[in-house]
Parts: sequence; structure tokens; C-alpha cells
Amino acid sequence: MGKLFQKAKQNRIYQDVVEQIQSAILEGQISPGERLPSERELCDMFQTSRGTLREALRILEQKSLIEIRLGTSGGAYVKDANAELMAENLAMLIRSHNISLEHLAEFREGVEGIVAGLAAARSTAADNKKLAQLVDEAALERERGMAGWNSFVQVDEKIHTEIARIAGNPLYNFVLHSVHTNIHRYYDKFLSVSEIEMEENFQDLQLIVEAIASQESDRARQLAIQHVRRFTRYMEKKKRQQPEL
Amino acid sequence: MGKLFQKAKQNRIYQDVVEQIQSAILEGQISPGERLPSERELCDMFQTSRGTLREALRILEQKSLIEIRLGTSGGAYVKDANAELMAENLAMLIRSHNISLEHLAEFREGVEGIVAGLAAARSTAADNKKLAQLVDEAALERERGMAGWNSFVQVDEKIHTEIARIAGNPLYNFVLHSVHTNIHRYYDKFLSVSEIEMEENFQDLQLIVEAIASQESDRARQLAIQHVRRFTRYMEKKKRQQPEL
DNA sequence: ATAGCCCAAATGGTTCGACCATTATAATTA
DNA sequence: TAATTATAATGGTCGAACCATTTGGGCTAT
Repeated sequence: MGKLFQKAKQNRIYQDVVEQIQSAILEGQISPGERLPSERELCDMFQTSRGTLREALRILEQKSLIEIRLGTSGGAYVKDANAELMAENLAMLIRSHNISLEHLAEFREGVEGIVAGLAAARSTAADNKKLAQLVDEAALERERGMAGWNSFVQVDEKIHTEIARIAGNPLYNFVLHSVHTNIHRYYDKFLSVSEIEMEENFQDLQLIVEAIASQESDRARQLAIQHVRRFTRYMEKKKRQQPEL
Repeated sequence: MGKLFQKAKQNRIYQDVVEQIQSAILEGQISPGERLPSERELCDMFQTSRGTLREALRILEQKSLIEIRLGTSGGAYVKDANAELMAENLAMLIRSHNISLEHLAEFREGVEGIVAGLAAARSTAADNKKLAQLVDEAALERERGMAGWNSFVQVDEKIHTEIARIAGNPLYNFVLHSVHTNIHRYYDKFLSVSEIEMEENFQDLQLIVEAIASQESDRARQLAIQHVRRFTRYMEKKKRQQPEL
């Protein structure tokens, strides 16, 4: 059941400042894009010193709730997207716990599988049209051969993101985005693949989208898992060939 | 493919301090439990002012890399477990994006399903023994009736955590821990359940552990999903009865 | 009139020095 | 010996001053 209460320290002033500003942001009293008062003004409002206030701002910045800009009309601007933070945390977990590529890939496999299954169960005609359109984009890149490889990978990711959106649960979007961001740090080291492999990947995508369009949940899940697994195998092969990391 | 490069600012001194200390921690040059030099000493080492240094420490503290204690022999101690940070991020995502209980529960369902499936494929005799032991603990609490409810919930979570460990992929542990932490903020509001419901939950656990012991992956997955779904239904029922949140 | 340059103001970044609050340890006392 | 009290080390806070960056308006030269 976890801990029911936190250790009640609540002495530190900057912590109190953080909580007040954070609540204001999360409860929408300040909208993304808006600017907080300047540091000197905030000092007046909170009746605190500038050093203490700045410590609070550092925490909020680290939480990705605000972004600080320099110069005139600089200051603390409220941010909107928190998805990046999760990706950064995951990166730190991976580094500090020596998570292997295999573990990361396996995790991705599971999540992509679920997402594809949900998407198949929930996709509308408009969703299917959008997916088909993205598959067409991928087809164009495929025809360009290896020249289109980079673009192909981008479209591939777009398709996965779109499938996650169709699945209709924002949590999967966030998690998948984090996984993608982190797994690309491996991908980017092994970009050279053959055209044959690109062709295989394209066919995977095509099949997945078809399965979603025809509402075949289980099949979509299996295909998505197989797709991720194939991608992972490529990387592992490259990794064995040039094992610097 | 995300952004290839970050905006190159790298003026701010505290950022540099953060990176140096973070690297030292993540690369194991400083071990968990160890203490960093005092603020005044660090100021000397980095040739910086105390205010700037403290801003760096605030960031590291927010990243859960260090923990700061007061008094003599206080200071910045290196932390080991970063799992809590992910839970906090998830909590913030949930608040700021208005993620519903249904979404959170659905996500949990998917993850617990995968984990149970993997555990069934990988469990050893020792693992099964440990699980059986935990089920026995749960049985004891069940016999105490409603008096044992709180303990029962704790054992329930222990079992889920153990299954995640058996699955053998630490990422699932982290994610599941985050989900549990967050979902309990709902649970804690609806603690009153009947003995009948506790009995159902107990049977779920028993069946899942059996499926894992007999390596029935698909069955374990289905049972885990069903278990989570039942729990969720209880909550939704209570929620309808007393819909204050 | 316009293009370019330059300066001034606002804002965040940094520094220094002082003092307060908390805590473990050593010294003192009953 | 046990309880109490001082001491010192450490983080927490404060305030004032100065530096660095950016914006924008005003000035100058064309």
C-alpha cells in the first residue's frame, strides 16, 4: 500500500514556493505559453530572497513545468508538453541500472503489441484512411531505395505513433514515445541496413495496418510484436559486427 | 527521428556542475549511500559561488540522484533507487492531462498481462515456491475477514511485484511500480469492499500463480487481465456511489 | 525615408558575506 | 553511568551588488 503519509518536513521555503507555482500551473490558473512575473517580482510576492526563489525555479524547470529564457522579455514561461520528461527519466533508469537493448526491445514489443490490439478494436474509418495514407508515404520512401532510409524510419515512427493515438489511451502514447526516444539512441548507431530489410519492414507495416482496418485485434498484436522483433534482430546483428557499445 | 541536436546553450554554470556530478554518479565513481563533499567544499572544487552550487544540487535532488540531509554529517547523499521519480512523473502527467481512472486501469491491465505471461514462461522452481508462499500469506489475511483487508492489499501488491521480478525485465518493474503508486491514490479512497470481493480477488491470485507454475503463458496473461479488471470494476462501482472525485 | 548601427533598459546568471536552523558528537554534570 | 548541555559542522535563508544576454527604440549615415 505504499506510504500513507510523507515525512512531514515542510520547512524548506523553496519547496513551498514550488508547490504553490506547480499547483497554479497544473490547475490551469496559468496557461502554457504565459509568463510568470520576473524573479524580483516573485520575490516580493512570496516574501523570499532571490536565491531561494531561484532554487524553486530550478526545480520547476527540471520538472519541465517551466522554461526560462534570457534577456528582456525573458523569464519563466509555462510549458505544455511533459512527455519529454518521462523519456529523460527512462534514459537515466537505463543508464543507472544497465538496462540492456534486449530488455528495452522486449518492453517495446509488449507495449506495441497491446497498442496494436487496442487500435484494431477501436479504429474508425477515418483512422484507417489516415493509416493507409502513411503507408503510402512509406511506400514512396521504399522506392527510393537506401536514399530514402532516413525518411522511411521517420514515417515508420509516425505510423506507430498514429496507432498509439488510435488506441485511445494517452498513457500508451507517453510510454511509447519514451521508448522510441531511447531506443533511437541505439538505432542511430546502426543505420546501415540493406534494401531487403527495408522491404521486410515495409511489408510488416502494411500487414499491421490491414489487420487494424479489419479489426483483427489478435492478429494486429502478433504482427506488431513480430515487427518490433525483426527490427531488434537487425540491430543485434549489427551490434555483433561492430560491438563498440 | 526526434531532434538530432539540442539547442546549444551551455552557458549556465550550474548546468555544468549538474552534468559533472551526474556523470560521476551514473558512472559509479560515487556509490549509493556515499556522501558528496559539503557545499562549501564543492564551491572550492568547482570554483563557483554557493548560490550557484545550490541550484545544481536542487536539480540533482529533483532528479532523485541525491538526497540532502540537515545537521552535522548532513549533506548530499547519493541515492540508489530512481524508481520513485518515474512514479512522480506519471502522477504529473495524469494530473496535467486529465488521465482518467479508466485509462490508468487499462494501461495496468495491459502491462500486468504481459508480465504474467513472461513470468509463466520463465519462472523457476524457486520462483514458484516463493509465489506459493505469498499466496499462503494472502490466505491468512483472507481468513481474518475484513480486519485483514489492508494487509491483504499489501500482500496482493507483493505478489504482483514478485511476478514482475520473475518476468526478468527490470523495465516492467519500474513501470508497474509507477502504476501501482498512482492507482493507489484512487484505491485509498474506496477501501471498503465486501468479504465476497476479497474472496474473489484471492481466487484470482491463486489461479494466476498456478498458471505461472505450470508455464501456461496465455492463461496467466488472461487471468492477470481479468484480475485487474475485477479490481477496477469494484472501484468504479464505489466511485458511482460516492462520486466526489 | 530607409537601412543599419548603437545604446539603454529589463531580465536572468553569478558572486560574496553574513546569519539562522538543525543535528551529531563531545563535553559536562547529576 | 545516565542525562544534560555546549560545540561545531552542515544545510537554509537573506540581501546587495555586479555581470551577461536579449529586446527594442532611437540615432546616424546614406
